[in-house]
Amino acid sequence: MDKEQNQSQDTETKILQAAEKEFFEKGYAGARTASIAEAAGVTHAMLHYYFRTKDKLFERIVSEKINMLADILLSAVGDANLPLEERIRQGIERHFDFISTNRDLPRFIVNEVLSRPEQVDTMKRNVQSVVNEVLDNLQQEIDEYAAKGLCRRVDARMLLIDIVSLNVFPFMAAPIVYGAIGSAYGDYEEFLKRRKRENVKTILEKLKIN
Amino acid sequence: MDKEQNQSQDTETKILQAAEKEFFEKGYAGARTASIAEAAGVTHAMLHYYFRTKDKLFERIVSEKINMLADILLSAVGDANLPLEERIRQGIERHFDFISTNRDLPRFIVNEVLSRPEQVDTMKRNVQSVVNEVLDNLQQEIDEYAAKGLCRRVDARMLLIDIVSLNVFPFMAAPIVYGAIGSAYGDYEEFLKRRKRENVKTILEKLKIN
DNA sequence: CTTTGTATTAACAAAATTGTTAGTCTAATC
DNA sequence: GATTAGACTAACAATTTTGTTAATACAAAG
Repeated sequence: MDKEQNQSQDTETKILQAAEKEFFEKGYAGARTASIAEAAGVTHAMLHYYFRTKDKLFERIVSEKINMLADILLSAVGDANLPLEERIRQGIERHFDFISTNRDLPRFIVNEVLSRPEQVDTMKRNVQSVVNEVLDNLQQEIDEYAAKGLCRRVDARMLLIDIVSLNVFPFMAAPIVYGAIGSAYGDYEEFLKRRKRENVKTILEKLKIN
Repeated sequence: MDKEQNQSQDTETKILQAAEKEFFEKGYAGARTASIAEAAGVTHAMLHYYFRTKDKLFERIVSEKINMLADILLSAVGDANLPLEERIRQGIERHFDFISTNRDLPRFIVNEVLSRPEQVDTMKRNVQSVVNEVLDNLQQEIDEYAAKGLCRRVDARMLLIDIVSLNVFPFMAAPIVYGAIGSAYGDYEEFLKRRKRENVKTILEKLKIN
């Protein structure tokens, strides 16, 4: 019983892994169920046996990824006891590192999720409450610091968009950003370290009082 | 003769326009030649008559768009007589406005061009010399200003990546960035005005001496 | 040992999609 | 007026791709 369970578990996850790779690389329309099955090392019919349709298989991948996004947002919030500057630094770095270990995720989300209105709604539902909580919290803390003259009173929402833009875009456009500009800083990993530092600096600069 | 020329001109451009829309919305794999023809109001066979294959039609669109990118970079360089700060402000705003009037272009480039190594090479060839010229020029000017104590000595390459990231990302992720955060600032156009100001401020802040 | 349920396969069906072709229409040219 | 060339159409061919199904293997349960 265990063995066959493991077998079936195995082919199911093998299909899921192959599907994720294929969908990430080629998008929904470009992905072929036959390629996925081949990459997973199983018969083409097995894919339909386990997931019924290409669509359902895709949904499965998408919902998993959407959940990851809410998680990272929360985990980037960090320790409330740290001083504001340190907390923001930590948030930026955690967000950067998350994307760095999920380099194809942003492109996938932007291409395959944001072009489907229903998925956008799902995502908003999953993300909005977390975002608002994080933002309200952050804005309050900024205001307190600003009241004491410790930082500028910046807009938390704009700050969040700045952070995400700076962190995410270079990964999405990596072939050209690194290929045409970034390679001057050494290999890709070296370039990423530079960018991470740069992004922290850019954001904290906005908070500093002249 | 003129009339029939115009007729054929007309159907050719009608196909091109419909193709651009379809490719931008659905990507190469998701686009259907039949849909393109229908949207253009011509027979499906006409598409093959004028462009032979889906692939050639796609190439035509891509190369046109790649050329636009080099153009905008150059046009954003601006007037060399302006003071540095003003020149950078103008560059950021022009770049922002360009994307604002070509809102689906970044997603198209990232999805459909950057995932094709040959296209990336083409793009690099078209863009790299312009980029390097712009960057060398900018770096030199920054260094001169910095030598006089008028600004900080920042890295021009990093600055360019910052600008492009800040300007482009919110458009690519518009449904979620505006939907979950930006709508607090009013309608979409109002939000964009805010973002444009914010981006200029963020970048100029990096240059200012404390 | 038979039954039952699940995993698996090979072959097939159905639909969608790209591309072709033979022939028509029309306007200019001889 | 006949001819020619390009624009155009309808029908069809070829291929690709998704999804189904009938049959098989095999382990567990009765």
